[in-house]
Amino acid sequence: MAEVSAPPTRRLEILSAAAELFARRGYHGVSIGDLGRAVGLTGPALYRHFRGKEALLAEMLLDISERLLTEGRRRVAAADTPEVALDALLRWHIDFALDNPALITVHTRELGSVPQPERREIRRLQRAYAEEWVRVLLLMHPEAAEDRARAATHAAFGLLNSTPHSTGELDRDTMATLLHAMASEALTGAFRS
Amino acid sequence: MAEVSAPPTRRLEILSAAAELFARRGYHGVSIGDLGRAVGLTGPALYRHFRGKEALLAEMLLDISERLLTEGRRRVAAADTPEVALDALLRWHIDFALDNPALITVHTRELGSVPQPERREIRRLQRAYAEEWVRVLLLMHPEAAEDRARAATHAAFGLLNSTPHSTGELDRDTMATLLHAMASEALTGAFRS
DNA sequence: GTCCGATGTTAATCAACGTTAACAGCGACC
DNA sequence: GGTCGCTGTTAACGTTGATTAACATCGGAC
Repeated sequence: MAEVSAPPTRRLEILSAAAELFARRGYHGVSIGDLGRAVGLTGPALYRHFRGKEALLAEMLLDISERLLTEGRRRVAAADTPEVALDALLRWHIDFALDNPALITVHTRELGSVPQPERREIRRLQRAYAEEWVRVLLLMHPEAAEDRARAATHAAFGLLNSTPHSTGELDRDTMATLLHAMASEALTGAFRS
Repeated sequence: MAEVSAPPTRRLEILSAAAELFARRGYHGVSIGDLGRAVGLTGPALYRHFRGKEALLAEMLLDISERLLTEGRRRVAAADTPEVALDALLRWHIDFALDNPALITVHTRELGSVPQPERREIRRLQRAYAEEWVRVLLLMHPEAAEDRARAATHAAFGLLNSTPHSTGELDRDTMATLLHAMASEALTGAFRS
């Protein structure tokens, strides 16, 4: 009764396992057989859930991009000042990256493996998400050039998205606080001089 | 007379083209045929220069790791204070990343595609390079935990290595200065509180 | 109780890939 | 001027991979 539509639990299970494998070995380094085996099926069974390997990747990246953008926009809209907005964006991105290291890894690496036209759509979403950051930064530094704000944003993403490569020596809260501090300072430093 | 040994220009040409392709499409996304074509040869011609595709990748990553470590160590040894050492490391890494965006990309992504035992050796070199940074940071902040210094180092790497993804809107000098400022501030902020 | 759609399986197809074999040109050195 | 090593080529081989076909099971709707 609570479930209005069919529970596509298998799809999600596959997507989750695929994210893990793609993050570890790269899209081309993982076969359909590997993906099936990871969820206790044979390779061809995946075609009951996805149109093909590329479609699976496309759906995964599309979902990530949409989640990042939607919640990012929501938080910016809810903020009263650019400073608060930036803080909210930082917390959102850090939470997402710490909760979904595999997704972040795939998201930053495998765009090139997605076929058109999904590729274009994903790029659009990624850019829109980045532009939220740029917009906030420009509100905080009205005299700054857009170019600089964009470059600073990408550098901050690089810093935040490095989490998966830090072999979890710090506990989650400490790591979140550290990343927040470092990215904050970096983004401030980007507009001094 | 100036050339003591044979000039292996073809090898370097291939390695350079391979770096570009691996960075763009990933190791598994590039075929031997692609690599040959990129330097005006057929696929099998590559076997005159490398034992195979994996050996080519291994040599590439090994070379990068060695260059980073050697010059990093040199600069740290030449510095009188940790502050000067950190500045020197930052400049070195930024120069390397801006001059060799493809190499940096492959270096951070494709370790997993290198077979043992080269993989272990590359990891060792990468770790040793990171430890140079950690050592300098701990000299600057003797009270800090090693874990934190290591995590901060990896985050800084993420920031610096993001260059290839910033679609070169800023000119090189501006970008170098921006990255230096952001990474400096980030690494300082990592040890406040 | 039957039918059917959803979800699996195994077997088959076809292309692509890494690698090796067999052969050719060519320039250096005796 | 002949030989040889270096660096190419094309053809062939064996494997793997994505995808499709043909067939099985099973649970719920009528």
